[in-house]
Amino acid sequence: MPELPEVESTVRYLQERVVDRTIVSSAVYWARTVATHTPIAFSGSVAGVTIEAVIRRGKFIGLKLRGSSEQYLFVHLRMSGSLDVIAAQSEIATHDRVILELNNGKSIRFNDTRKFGRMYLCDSPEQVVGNLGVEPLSDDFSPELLYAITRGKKTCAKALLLDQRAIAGLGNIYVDESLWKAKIHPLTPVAKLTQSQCVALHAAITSTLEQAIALSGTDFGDGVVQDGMYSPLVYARDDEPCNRCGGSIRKSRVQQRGTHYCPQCQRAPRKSRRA
DNA sequence: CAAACTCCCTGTTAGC
DNA sequence: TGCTAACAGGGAGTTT
Repeated sequence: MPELPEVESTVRYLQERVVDRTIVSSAVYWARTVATHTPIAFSGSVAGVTIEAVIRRGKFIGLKLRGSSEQYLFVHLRMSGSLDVIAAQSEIATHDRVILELNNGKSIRFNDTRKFGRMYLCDSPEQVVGNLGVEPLSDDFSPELLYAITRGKKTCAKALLLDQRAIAGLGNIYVDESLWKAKIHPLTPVAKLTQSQCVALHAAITSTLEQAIALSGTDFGDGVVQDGMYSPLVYARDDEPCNRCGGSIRKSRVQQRGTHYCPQCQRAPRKSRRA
């Protein structure tokens, strides 16, 4: 499940391999993967364009393209997507959805088992990433900003951190990890978070992401391990002892998402419902 | 308007 | 053991 750290790793991987390369042809094997175009229109539009740069915004990977005009090809890996650069003559893999052939004998393979991943070809970045919130690893993201974001909202901590319009790039795993580090219960109403809690949460988010990036992503035991592996402290560790207090980690559902936390370290808000 | 729910997908796992 | 049903989940779209 790629989140910001895994996406960042992919961006760095691509930067070393596809910048200044030209797309000579493409093939779309699952039409819905390309959200903005029909397969034919897409293939016609990307043929002949050169990849000027690879950027990341939240969990989106952006290829800046230069052809007859400037365009962007954004890729969202969602649950199971991955991008690899391999020899153009390599066989098509089982779950390859889109292949972009480059002018150096290589090709970009967008492989996506669950078909949730998407590509968006557009004229300006705003069309795809315009509604995203602050980049959590940018200088703009501060404890003060986090505190400000929490004011006047009626959602709980977990829901806010999952909301890409608030902070861009966190997913279910790193949200659970960050809340545990900050000792904040997932159901805590964000309007009740104190300034000091926001300081702790800010530090938890940035340190968790930086740590995971340094390790090139997270190992989920699904065989899709990258270079290193970040070992979750609470995620998918229900019924295991908490690394901090020894309490038993609990799994519940918040926002329809599996949610892992330590009931001892992360005290429940007073009038909480089931957790 | 903001919050909550539905749906898209397939590999894996729980349960009978 | 073999089968089916439940589960996992990001975000677009829809409903409340």
